[in-house]
Amino acid sequence: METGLPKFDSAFSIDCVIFGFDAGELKVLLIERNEDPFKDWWALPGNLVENDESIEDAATRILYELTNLRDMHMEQFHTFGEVKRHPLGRVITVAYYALIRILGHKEVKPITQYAKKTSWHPVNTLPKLGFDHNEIFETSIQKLRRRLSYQPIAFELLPEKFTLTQLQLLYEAILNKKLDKRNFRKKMISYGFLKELDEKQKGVSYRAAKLYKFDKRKYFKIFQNDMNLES
Amino acid sequence: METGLPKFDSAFSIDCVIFGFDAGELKVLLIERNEDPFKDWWALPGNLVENDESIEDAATRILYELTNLRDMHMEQFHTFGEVKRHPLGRVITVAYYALIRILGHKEVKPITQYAKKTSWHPVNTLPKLGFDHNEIFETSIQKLRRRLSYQPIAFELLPEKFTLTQLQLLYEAILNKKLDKRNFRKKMISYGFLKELDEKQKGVSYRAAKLYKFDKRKYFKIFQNDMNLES
DNA sequence: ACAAAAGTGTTGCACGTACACCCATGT
DNA sequence: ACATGGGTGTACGTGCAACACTTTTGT
Repeated sequence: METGLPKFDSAFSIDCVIFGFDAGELKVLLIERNEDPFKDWWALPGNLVENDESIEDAATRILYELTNLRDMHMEQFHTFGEVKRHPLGRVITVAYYALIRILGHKEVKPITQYAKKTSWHPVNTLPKLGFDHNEIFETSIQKLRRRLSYQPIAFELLPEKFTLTQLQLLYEAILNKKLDKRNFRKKMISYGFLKELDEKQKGVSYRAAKLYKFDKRKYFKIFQNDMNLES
Repeated sequence: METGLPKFDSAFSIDCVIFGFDAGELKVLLIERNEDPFKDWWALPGNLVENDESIEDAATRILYELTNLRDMHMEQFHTFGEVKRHPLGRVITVAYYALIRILGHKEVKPITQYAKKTSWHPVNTLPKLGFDHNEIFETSIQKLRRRLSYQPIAFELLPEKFTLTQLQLLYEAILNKKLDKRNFRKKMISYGFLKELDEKQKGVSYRAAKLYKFDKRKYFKIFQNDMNLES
C-alpha cells in the first residue's frame, strides 16, 4: 500500500493479560519467551500487529495462537508508549485483558513458537517480567477491579454453573478483600440476573451447594438503560 | 536507530478531545484542517507521534501546538486501530482528552499550519468530522462521564473561583441531565474539599453568589486511600 | 459423631431523593 | 417594585454494614 505518509522504524504490538480463576485464586497466563529480547523470561503474551488487521483482530488472533480459544471476552484497557519500553526499537503496545474459564485449560499449549511454554501464575506472586509487563499487569488489575463494580464480568471467569461461594471467592480474589457472606448473597440475588438451578454440587464431602447460572437475558433486560451510558 | 524489527508502512498518531465549558455549555475544540485528507473538514486536533517521543509527550506537544497551553490535565482513554480508519495508510491513533479553562482561550490560534483555524463547538451539535473522529468523540464523552463520578475533574474546566451554580451547570452539561439544587449543594459541601471564599461574584444584576475554590490538598487528604486504587 | 461448608434475618446507619419558599441584589 | 437567581431544611425510603447460629451432607 502506498501511504503518502512518512515511514517510521516503529511498530505496534498487542499484549494480553489473560485472567483465570482456579482453586480460589486469581491467576494470569504467562509465557516463557523463546525469542530475544528477554529470551527465557516470563512475559505477557503479545505480538506485533499485522499491517492488514485491526487491533481488535490482532488481539483475538494472538489470544488464539496462545490458547487455541476464540470468542473470549476481551477488552482494551491502555496503550503504553514510552520510547524505550522495547529494547530493540520503538514499539507502542495496546494492552488488552481477557477473561477465560480456566477449567479445561489448565495446560495451555501455545500454537506459535515464540513461547516455550505457558503457565498460570497467581496474581499476588508474579515473577519479574520482561519489558514493562509488570506495569502493564498492574494497570490491568486496577481496571479489572473498577469494571467489576459495574459490569458482570465475573461470570466469564467461572464455569457455566457455579455456587454462590465460588462467586464470592472470585470477587474477593479480584478485589483483594474479604466480603460478608450474607450481604454478598443478598445483594447478588437481589440483582435478579442469577438463575437458580435444580441442581447441586457433586463430589464434595460436605453439604452440597445449589448451583446457579448467569442469565444474560435478564441482565440486559434489567440494565438496558444503564448500558446505553456505558462504553 | 537499528531496530531489528520488520518495517511497516504505518504510523501512530494522537488525537485530542479538548473539553471546555462556557456559557453553561460543554464544548470541544475542533480544527478546520488545512491538509489532505479531509482538507477543509472539521476534525479533532491530532498529529503523528515522532519516533523519539513517548505518546504522553506527543499528546502534550500536540496540545501545545494547538492551544499554546502546557500542563493541562490530559488522560488517555482509548486507542483506535481499524485498518481503514485513515484513507492514506495504516495509522493507529491513541486518543486523549484534555480539560481546559476556556476563559481567556476563547480564541485559540494554532501555532502549526495543519489547522486553518480552531473553534469551540457545543458537544450536542457537532458537525460531521473527518476520519473516525465522531466515534472518538463519543467514546471520550462516555469516559468523561464515568470519570466525573469518581475523580474531581470538573474543577479543571472552571475558573479558579466559581459559584456552586456554575459547578452544578457543569455537572449537568457533562451528565446531560438536570440535578436538584439543594441536594447537589449539600453533597458537594459534604465532601469537604470546597473552600468557601470571602468573596462574591461581581457584575451580575441579581444577588451575588459566594465564590468557592477547589482545595486540592484537602481532596488528597480525604481520598488518599481511594486514590491508591485508581489508575 | 464429627468435620466442613451451606444457608439464613434483623437492626442501625448513611446516603440519596423529593420537594417549595424566602432572601439579597441590581436596575 | 420587580426580576433574577441565591440560598436553605425536612421527611422518607433505599441500600449497605455488622453480626452468629442452625442445617445438611459425607466420611
